[in-house]
Amino acid sequence: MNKDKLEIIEMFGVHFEHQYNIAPLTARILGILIIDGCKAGLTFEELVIKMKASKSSISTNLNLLQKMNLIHYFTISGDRKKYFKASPLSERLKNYLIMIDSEKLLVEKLIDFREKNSSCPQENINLQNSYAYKEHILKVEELLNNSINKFKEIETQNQQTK
Amino acid sequence: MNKDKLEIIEMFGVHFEHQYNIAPLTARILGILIIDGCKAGLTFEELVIKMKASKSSISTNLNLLQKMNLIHYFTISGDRKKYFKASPLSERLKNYLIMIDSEKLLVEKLIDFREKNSSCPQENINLQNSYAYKEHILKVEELLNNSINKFKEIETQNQQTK
DNA sequence: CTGTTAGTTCGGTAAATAGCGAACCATAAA
DNA sequence: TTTATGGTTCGCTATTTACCGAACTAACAG
Repeated sequence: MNKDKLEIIEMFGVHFEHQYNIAPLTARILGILIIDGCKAGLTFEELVIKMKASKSSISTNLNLLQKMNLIHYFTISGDRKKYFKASPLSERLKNYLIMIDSEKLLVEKLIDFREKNSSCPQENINLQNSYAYKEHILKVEELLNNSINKFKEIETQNQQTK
Repeated sequence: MNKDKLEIIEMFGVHFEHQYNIAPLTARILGILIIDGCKAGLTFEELVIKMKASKSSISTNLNLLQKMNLIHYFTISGDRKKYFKASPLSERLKNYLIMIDSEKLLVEKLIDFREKNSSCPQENINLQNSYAYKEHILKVEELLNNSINKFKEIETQNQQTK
């Protein structure tokens, strides 16, 4: 692998570790699948070699990434190998929606709590803030949904021109 | 502490652990400061008792949260204690901006890489996707900035009516 | 100058986690 | 029926990390 690619995989790795709370190797696998796996997909064996990791680690991590819908594989008839690719952007972005949803739930709980227990004016200010925050979250959610739909369009378009 | 409050702190905790990659105790401290610390702020001592944690853990974690600009403290003259509060929403939201920035940098690197190495049409499709993704990020960034400014307004307004 | 309050720092330990190797399973080929 | 290929599972180890206790500092109080 050339230097540029290694550097970018490392950057992706660090980023994904934090973004998704995944282990270093998991993040690097995702990274290489985004960069390298885009054309033909990478096989299990290729990943073992490129990542310099054990079969067991590759296996476990590929399964984890699949569960998170960050990657997927396809097969070629007459070939037992699995070819792994990063999931399309539209799919990967859905993970943000999950986070946003959890955040929305949280603010709602908080609003509920503050409405019940608001005794002093200071707490009332916090309630105002929470309302404003919920509005913000809803906007982010909308933006995300729009982007996801847009990406889906681009993806199906590209499917057709293949 | 009543049951409702404990439950909500726990929910905040779980959420913040993932959101910011912080330890359980760190996340719970942030949680209680958002819920309980809004009026007068909580002292070091109160946190030691409420969290049932050691002085050392509280100290380290408070310092960490301060470095992340998630909390801050104020003092009262003639009183040596520090009163801790969660930072205002506008400040806390800036952490998302940092993440977005790191993501923007990443996509730019990726675009750069793809532009240099685009050999097959498949890779060109990925380049298209990357452009679209960058646009999405810019939109999120804009939305975040708008919200932050809006929260700042609300906050200064509330400061005045105090 | 001694004691107290408020908080920090440092070294250690228990628990969590990442990644490995070896044994294993399933399918296909010889 | 044996051998090869592609991948999984399980138990282990090395590393990381979270949190603690004890000793310490800084500032004030008596």
